[in-house]
Amino acid sequence: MDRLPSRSETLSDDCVRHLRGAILRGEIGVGERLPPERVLAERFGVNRVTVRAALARLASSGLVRVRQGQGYTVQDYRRSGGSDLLGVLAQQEAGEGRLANVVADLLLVRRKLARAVLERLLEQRPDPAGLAARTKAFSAAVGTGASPGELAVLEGEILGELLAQTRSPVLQLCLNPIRLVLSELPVLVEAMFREPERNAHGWQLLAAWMADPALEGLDLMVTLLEEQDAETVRLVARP
Amino acid sequence: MDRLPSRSETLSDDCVRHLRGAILRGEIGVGERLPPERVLAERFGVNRVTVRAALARLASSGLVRVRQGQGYTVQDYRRSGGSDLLGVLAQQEAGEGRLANVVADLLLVRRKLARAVLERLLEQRPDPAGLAARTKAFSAAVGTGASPGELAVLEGEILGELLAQTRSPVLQLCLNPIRLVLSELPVLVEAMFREPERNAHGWQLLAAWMADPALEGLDLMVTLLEEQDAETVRLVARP
DNA sequence: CTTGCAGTATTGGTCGGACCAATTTACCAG
DNA sequence: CTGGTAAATTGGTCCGACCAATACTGCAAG
Repeated sequence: MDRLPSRSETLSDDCVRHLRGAILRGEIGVGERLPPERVLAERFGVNRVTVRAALARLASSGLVRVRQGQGYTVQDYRRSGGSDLLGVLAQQEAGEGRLANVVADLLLVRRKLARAVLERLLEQRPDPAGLAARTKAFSAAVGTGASPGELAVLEGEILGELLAQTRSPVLQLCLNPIRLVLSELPVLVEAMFREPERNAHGWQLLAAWMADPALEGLDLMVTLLEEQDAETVRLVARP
Repeated sequence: MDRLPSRSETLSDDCVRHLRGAILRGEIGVGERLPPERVLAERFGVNRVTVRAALARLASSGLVRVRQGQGYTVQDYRRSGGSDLLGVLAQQEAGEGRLANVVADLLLVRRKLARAVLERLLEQRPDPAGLAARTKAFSAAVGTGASPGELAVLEGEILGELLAQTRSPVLQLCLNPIRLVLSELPVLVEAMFREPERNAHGWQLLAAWMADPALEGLDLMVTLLEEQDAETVRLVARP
């Protein structure tokens, strides 16, 4: 909890990173209090409003709780934190060699919710056109040897289209943080598109299913996803 | 987008509520820009620092994006929003008579992830003691005719214990926002504990399963959850 | 008429100091 | 030891100013 080294976009970004790191590493401990704003400001060499902006962000993500006259107390992020902490959590665990565990769980959640999405689409007769166009774009990109990063973007659009068709803001909001953190881990993106033809095949299967949705195909696709995810986890664990 | 009426905890809370409402109601439109900080501050009758704090919170929940010299642009929260928006979304939809849809989806997500939690526990031989104590407390409370609110707290502790035993921060972070918003909707809490003996029975079943985990019982409990959730949704839809 | 580039205006980011309000702590009278 | 009041602590807000990144304007060159 000393001065700021990093120097990124804005000063309060640095403060956020610094404080968040200290909390996630357990340097402050759940239930303990942060130093007062004025002390932090002096220690970081920034103005009080700057450190206040940082603290406000920590509070809104559930890492600390603030009350006037009482200061900032560290919360147990595993109990009170929102899923926008998934990103920093992954970063944290990655630094301690436990990235594979986090990735496995992230993919698990995605799979479970993906099944919910498909079941929802099954109920309401989706429009296959929008999806077909995007899966074709994906296959084309695979054909021209696009980079994992580019493929991730295209796959993101496919998922976005699926989610939009469910017309369920709840499912969208729940999956957004997952999608975001998955796309932000370069190691993982690399692993997910090691054999891009396989991904393309999966999406074509899905597009075909969307044209004529039935319950059986659904199970098939989910198990396909499971195998793919398992392979990804293996790659992340032993690159 | 006029002056502030509500007057809650802090001034910037009011600003957040006001701006967030305007955005969620679509009064500003995705891609459009918010008025500059200085204008908002004057219009709300508060200092620029105060409105800045509010805007920072909107930005951190993915409702707006900010760049220096360029102002604040409204984002599509269904694409970029985190699950900490579930609360305000539910509030919003409730006002328009679509609460039942949101509740149904929230329960759906919870069920899907609950299954993941149970499967995880199945793998790693959980400790049934901690859970048994809490389920007993729940049953006792039911016996003494506790209020739905109190039962919700106890049930929250049971879920918390289950989640803690998975040792998966990812699952915890994903379920936290769901749990939070579910417990914050009084109508829903009321509906969930209309027949508390039923809930108590479900938890006893779970406690028994934890003592000797097996794959079959898992399916039984999930279908039980499904029935219970369906009944809850019915009650919320037609109180 | 279009294009390229300075200069200016706009807008968010930070600063310093000041005061208010809620809470905690210290201290003194009983 | 108890109770309550005064002081210190700490977050919330305000004011006015300046810095830095971006957008806009208008002139000059092609």
